[in-house]
Amino acid sequence: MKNDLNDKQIQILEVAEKLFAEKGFDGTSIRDISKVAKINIAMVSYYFGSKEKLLESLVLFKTSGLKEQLINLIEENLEPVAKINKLITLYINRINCNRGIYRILHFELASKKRVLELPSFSEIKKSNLKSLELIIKEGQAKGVFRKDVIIPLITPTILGTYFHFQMNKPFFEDILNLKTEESYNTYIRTDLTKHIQQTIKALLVYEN
Amino acid sequence: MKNDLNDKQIQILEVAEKLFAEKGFDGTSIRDISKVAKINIAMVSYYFGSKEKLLESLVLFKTSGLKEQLINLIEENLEPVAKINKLITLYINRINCNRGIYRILHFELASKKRVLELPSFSEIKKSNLKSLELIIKEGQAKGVFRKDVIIPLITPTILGTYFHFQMNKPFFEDILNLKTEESYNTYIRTDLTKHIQQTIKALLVYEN
Amino acid sequence: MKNDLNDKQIQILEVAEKLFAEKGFDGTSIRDISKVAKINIAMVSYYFGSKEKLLESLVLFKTSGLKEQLINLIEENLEPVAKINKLITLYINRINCNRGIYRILHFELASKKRVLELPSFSEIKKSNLKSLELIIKEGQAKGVFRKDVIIPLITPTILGTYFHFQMNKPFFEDILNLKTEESYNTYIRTDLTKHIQQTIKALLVYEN
Amino acid sequence: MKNDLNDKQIQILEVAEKLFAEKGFDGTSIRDISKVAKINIAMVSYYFGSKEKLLESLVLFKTSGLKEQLINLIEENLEPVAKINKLITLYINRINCNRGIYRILHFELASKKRVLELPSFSEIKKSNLKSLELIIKEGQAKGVFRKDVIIPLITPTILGTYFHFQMNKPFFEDILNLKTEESYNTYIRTDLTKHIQQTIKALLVYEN
DNA sequence: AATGAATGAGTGTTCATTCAT
DNA sequence: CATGAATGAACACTCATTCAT
Repeated sequence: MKNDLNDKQIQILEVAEKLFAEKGFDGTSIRDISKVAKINIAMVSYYFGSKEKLLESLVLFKTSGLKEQLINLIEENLEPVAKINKLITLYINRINCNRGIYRILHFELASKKRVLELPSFSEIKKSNLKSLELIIKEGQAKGVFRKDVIIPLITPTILGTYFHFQMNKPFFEDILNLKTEESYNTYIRTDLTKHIQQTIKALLVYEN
Repeated sequence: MKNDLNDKQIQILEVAEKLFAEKGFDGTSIRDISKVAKINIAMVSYYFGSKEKLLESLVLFKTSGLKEQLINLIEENLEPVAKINKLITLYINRINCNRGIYRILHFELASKKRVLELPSFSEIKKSNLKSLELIIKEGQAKGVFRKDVIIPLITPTILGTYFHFQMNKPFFEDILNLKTEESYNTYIRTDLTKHIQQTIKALLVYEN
Repeated sequence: MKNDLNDKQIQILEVAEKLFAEKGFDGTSIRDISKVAKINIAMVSYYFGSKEKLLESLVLFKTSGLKEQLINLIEENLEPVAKINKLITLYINRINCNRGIYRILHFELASKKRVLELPSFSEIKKSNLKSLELIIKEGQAKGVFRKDVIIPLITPTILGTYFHFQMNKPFFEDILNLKTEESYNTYIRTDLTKHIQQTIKALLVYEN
Repeated sequence: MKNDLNDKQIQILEVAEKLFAEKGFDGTSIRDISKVAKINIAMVSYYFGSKEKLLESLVLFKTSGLKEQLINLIEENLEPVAKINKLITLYINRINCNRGIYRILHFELASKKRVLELPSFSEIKKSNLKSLELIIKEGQAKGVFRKDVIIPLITPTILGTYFHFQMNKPFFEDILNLKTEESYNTYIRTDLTKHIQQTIKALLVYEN
């Protein structure tokens, strides 16, 4: 699959992301996609080869660029806590903007059944972990962060908190009285992000 | 749906849980279930009405009992931190034992598409939140916990961390060198649980 | 696939034989079959598993019984030439009655592409060849038949002549002025059969 | 359809012949052809109008020239049996070299479904039959051949024997222990041809 | 003259569900 | 009460062909 996608391909990918996010991969038929995208059913197979290949293209299309952002962040001259906070903001923002694909990425692709030809996907995760490690070790070197933290478990806490919130959207809309889509998104960008930052800071800084 | 299920119904539910967890709700056909459970295809519709109703029954069947455990915990005479730690252990254990159903509960059911007739499900969550609130407020009253924490966001951090770890099982097996199913589960019960406890404690206790 | 087929299954097989014979295997869709047989499209897959398996069932269904007829023939007390003539008559009759399936058997199945799970099919051929061999060797022992004939090439001459005639039906209807279906079939039973008998007799008896 | 085909058209025809012979007409898609011939999918429709018209062109392309060979043969000064033998050799060689197209010609085109615009095809057959008739009548006039033979049934015996052998290639490779492609083809050129010649000679010469 | 893009119709198959027994 | 038989709808995908360029 070439990287340069035409308008219709991008349109299909956008629709696919939306529907996959809403109804899951298996729950979305290419008929659904073609109907919403107002294209011929055959187009999906024609452009992407198959439904699975469409998913692969979608993942590649949406996940490019994060690595560069992380590398830029690492090289910034910031205090450790500020850097971690910025990393969290970056993560949440990025994922929240592409929530569809990230939902698929973390739940559809994680299942045993799906064996996508995405060796790169695991690489992305490892690369992200590496970036996080660099930042934390920098903070540890500066004496700001505790040294006995298990770094690979930081990401689950950051992303897990976000995803759990997102997956239980109706519940939290109810509980937190977030009546509009806007107020819900604002809550994520402000309060939820702050909560995660606070949590991670506490975990990294607080001595038991 | 009656609460008293016969052996065959339970057998179906067990198989359904396993397969739903492995392949998702849409990815599992009732043929798959009937084949593994060695029962007639029509049995599922016969006993549960439909595939969706089967899922509902499964959820109800597997989620009963948690509330009682929580109430018992609240009434125990423990230090706030110990109580929270015990709550986390209880959560993780319980969910880890029923990971199949919880995976469905949190990801399948969360989608817009699925509109299960499960008002009780939201009730369960609210009740759980109430229990957590009681414990935390008790700790705040005792001057142990900070007062500016957003309680509804604690659960996402606890459960989200766990789920994110679980959903990326192959990745963490690789990263943490957990080669056997046993070592993986042990890691959850020890290190991951400890990480979550540490995180929540830090969040609740550490003053910014 | 069980040998005891119900009425609808037999009906499907009859229709399938007709259509496969007319339009070939690939040229016939299961929709065609279901339409002509006035059954639901899903029935074919339901009863036979797949289109290919339907073909297998068809072959097995239609080719049973020939072996017994051959064995009976061998044991009859007839002059060698009479026995060969009877064998030819039996072959032609049998194949002419099941021309549909035999056409498929000899042309569809012969292609490289089709790899049916029909080890039995090759066995049938070998068994038939064995029977022919017995009859010819009997004639050779009685000093009636030449001894330098290549027995495996007899069947191609018998069946090949019939099939070539049958495959070029429109041509021979034109050439031989066979205007009705009946006169065409009569020609096969009389003149064509006699031609083949005469040919084989000449081949087996005439000394170069 | 013009008779003067360019290189690309010939290339397409060659590939089409190969694939049609291997997988049948319906079993071969123009995608297959375009892929193997390394040309654009649209080329087939562009050059030949349609898949069916491609088949027509293929037939015309490959069957030209036989008539001339036959006329030359008739005018040769040979003994009747030698002439028939040479005719058989010529037939077998020619068909064996173009087995792909002849297979299609005799089996695909013979079906009711296919209504090719090939009046010429029937003409070719009639012309060939005429040539055969001339040779046989010459032999009868010389008192070498029997007079009660049905001439139109000679061709089915010659070609039918060959085709039946060819269509059951795997069976005869097994039975006759012909392990290589070369030994198989040699067998056709020598033993099978001799068998057919012997058969026809016996039929034409032997008095009942 | 040649082709990449696109399409509607059709492919075999599987789906969850119903129903007569 | 339980189930084998049956079904219409939907599934992902491939087909031969068309058409603007």
